[in-house]
Amino acid sequence: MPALTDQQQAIRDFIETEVAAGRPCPSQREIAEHFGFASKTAAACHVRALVKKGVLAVEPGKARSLRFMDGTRLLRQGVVEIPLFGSIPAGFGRDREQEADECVPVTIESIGFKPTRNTFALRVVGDSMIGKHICDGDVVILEHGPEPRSGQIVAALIDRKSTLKTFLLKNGKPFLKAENSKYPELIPSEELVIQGVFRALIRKEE
Amino acid sequence: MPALTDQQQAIRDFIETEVAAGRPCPSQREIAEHFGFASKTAAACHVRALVKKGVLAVEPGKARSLRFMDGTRLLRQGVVEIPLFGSIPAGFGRDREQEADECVPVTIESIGFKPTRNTFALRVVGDSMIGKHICDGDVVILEHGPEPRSGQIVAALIDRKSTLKTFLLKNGKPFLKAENSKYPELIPSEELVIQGVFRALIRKEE
DNA sequence: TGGCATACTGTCCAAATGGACAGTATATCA
DNA sequence: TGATATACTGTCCATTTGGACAGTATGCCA
Repeated sequence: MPALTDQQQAIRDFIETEVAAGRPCPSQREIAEHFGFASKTAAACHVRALVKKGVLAVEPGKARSLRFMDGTRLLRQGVVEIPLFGSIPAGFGRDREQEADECVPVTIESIGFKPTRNTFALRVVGDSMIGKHICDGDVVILEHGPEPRSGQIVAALIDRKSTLKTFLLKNGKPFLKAENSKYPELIPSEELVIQGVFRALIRKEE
Repeated sequence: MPALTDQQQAIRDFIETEVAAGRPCPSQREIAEHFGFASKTAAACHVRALVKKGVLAVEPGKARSLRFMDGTRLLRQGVVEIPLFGSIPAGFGRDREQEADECVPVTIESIGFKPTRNTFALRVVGDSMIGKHICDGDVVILEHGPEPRSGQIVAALIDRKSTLKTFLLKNGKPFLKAENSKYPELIPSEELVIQGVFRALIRKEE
């Protein structure tokens, strides 16, 4: 990657500062105005050079669509906070916002999907899900709402405690296969509240 | 602050997701298109309602200038890019930068420690580490360099393939306990190259 | 000497964009 | 019953914006 000239660096820094300050990405004319250019083409030319050098990316025709390609800067984007529960409360519903004691910030790319309002995280307590290779202390990320497919892992509410189970369709009827020996192998899913479908897992050592 | 309607919440979430994913703030027409509105005024109307309710701020006349008043959502920090290898190359050393085909962006908080230059990620292939509840397709994050403590999981190079093993101190001598039945239970660690110490794991469903 | 990148000014234009207005329809609330 | 908020369709328009083109000038390198 070729080195940037002083002017290109200055323009790069200006864009970064604006974005970091929470303001919208500057337009070509705003850049020109900030640097005192009489022509916005000067700004456009520098931006083009930055794109050519792999510093910026742009979506052609879209206003204010500059993005940084630079590793760390680019990755500042794409972080989403997912509410984390120690255990899913019994009255799980719309008002769970208040019950989230903390949040897990994750990058969209690392978990492989875009979290929605229905996405939540659960801290695993105990080894009851060890059959699914999910250990004590793991953080699982689940999505509330979608109908699980057969074979998927779901979080279900049993005895006011949420446990991970495998969702199965047997003869067209939905069952939950327990991963914990304390419970029967197959449970008709109608008796249980399915909290969410397993999407991702994060394990920290120590 | 008045409560948001479902539709307003959906539009708020859409804007948040787009911005969080690093894409430019959607225009009114892009919002309308995403929700299938025939008229962009519908989107504009909802945005106006969100501004009125204090959720969003807008700079009049500026394209893609929506901002969240919320604050917490805009906190993007602590993202680090970790080089990801399909398999650790034999000549693992300083020059591994070039060999990283891709990177995993993670937040420091989600993996529980601050990655250094010696931190790397490894995509698990096969079930050879299932004994450690690490599955095919998982991404493990390791740190190169530090002397492992007894009982910690390490990545070791065997037959030009890296495998996870448990590091043990037996009578003061270091051994690696295999988690793969194809290898002897205990291997003197001097014979092997320890690539790194297990730090964290990320699993994606599907 | 020519070619090339940088660093601008100045102009024109089509597309993108936000804003305003005119309607329609359905709720809720007083 | 009327006022208000929601939830749209549809249209017109001024402004914003990016893109392309024509020039000028400087410095660097081969």
